[in-house]
Amino acid sequence: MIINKKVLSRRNTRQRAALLELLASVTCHPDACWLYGRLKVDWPGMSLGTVYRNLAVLAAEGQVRVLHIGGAGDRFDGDTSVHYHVFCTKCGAVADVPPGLCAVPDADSAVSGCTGYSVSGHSMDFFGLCPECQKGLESGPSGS
Amino acid sequence: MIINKKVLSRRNTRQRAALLELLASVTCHPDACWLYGRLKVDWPGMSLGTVYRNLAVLAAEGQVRVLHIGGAGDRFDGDTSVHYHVFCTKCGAVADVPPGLCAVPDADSAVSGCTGYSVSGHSMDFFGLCPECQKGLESGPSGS
DNA sequence: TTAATTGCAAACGGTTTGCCACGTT
DNA sequence: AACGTGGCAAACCGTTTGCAATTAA
Repeated sequence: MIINKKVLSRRNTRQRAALLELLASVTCHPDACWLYGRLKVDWPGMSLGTVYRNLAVLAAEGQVRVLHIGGAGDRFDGDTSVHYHVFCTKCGAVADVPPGLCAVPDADSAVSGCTGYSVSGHSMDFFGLCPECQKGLESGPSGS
Repeated sequence: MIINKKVLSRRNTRQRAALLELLASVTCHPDACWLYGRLKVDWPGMSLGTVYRNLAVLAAEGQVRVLHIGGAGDRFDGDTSVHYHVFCTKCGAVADVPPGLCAVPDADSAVSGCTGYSVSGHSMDFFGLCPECQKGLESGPSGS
C-alpha cells in the first residue's frame, strides 16, 4: 500500500462510502481481498483496483489505518484512534490491544531527540498465538 | 519473507556465511536486493534466490531480524538484540532507537493477559523524517 | 554417499496502473 | 462541461519455488 498524500479535490462516490462503512462496521482488520469480496456482494461491478485506490485515498486522509504485517498482504483498520495490535503468527488473526495499556508517554519526542528524526508517530505490534491457535497447536501453517 | 521454522539439519555454506557476515558489518538495515548486489561483487555466481533462502533460514534461527516496513520490500537487521526502529517515510531510511529508550516493561505479559493471546514478543516502529529529508522538504517521493 | 544447498528461471501473489467510459460536481 | 473516479486487464515487483547440478558433512 503506497500512500500518495496529494488529494486535490474529492468526490463522494458510492463505492468509497460503501468501503468506509464496511471498514467501520468490522473489527477483524481485513485485507483488501476480503473487503473486495464483501463489497462485491452488494456491488457486483466492484473491482479490486477500486478497493485499493480508495483504501489509499482513505489512508492518506487518515480515515483508515494500514497495518503492515509481513508475509502477507496489508491489513486495514477503520478505527483510527491510537491503539496497538496483536498478531497471531500462526493464522494471521489481528486483535486490538485495549487503549491505555502499554502507553508510552513522550516516546515520540524522546526518539526524536536522540535520533535526529522528526518523529510523527509510532506503532507497536505484539505477536504470538491467538486463543484459537493455542488450542490446536498440532496443526496450522507453522507446523507442529 | 515467509519464515519456515523447520530446520532439520544445517550446512555452513560459504554463501550463508558471507551473507551473515555482511549483515553484521552493516548498520543500514538493507533489503534483499541490496544484499544481493553487495554479495555478487565477491560471489559472481550468487543468486537472489539464495539470498532470500538464507535470509529465511537465518531469520528462523534468530540470527537476523526482519523489519516489515510496508510500501516496499522487507528490511533485514543483523543486530538481534532488543531494540526499536525509526523509519523515514520519505526516503525509506531506517535507524536504530538506542536501547533503553522507550522500554516498556511487562508489556508482553500485560497484552497477553488482556487479549488472550500468548504473546512472545513485540516490535515498536517510529516514523517520521530523517535528518536528510528534513533539510530538503521540497523534493522527494512524498512531494511538497 | 547423501541430502542440504545452490543457481537459474519461471511462477506467484499482492498491488499498481493505463485506458477509456462514467458519474459527481 | 470538466475532471475525479470506476471497471477492467495488463503490468509490476518483491518473493517463492521446481529442478538439476553442487557441495558440505
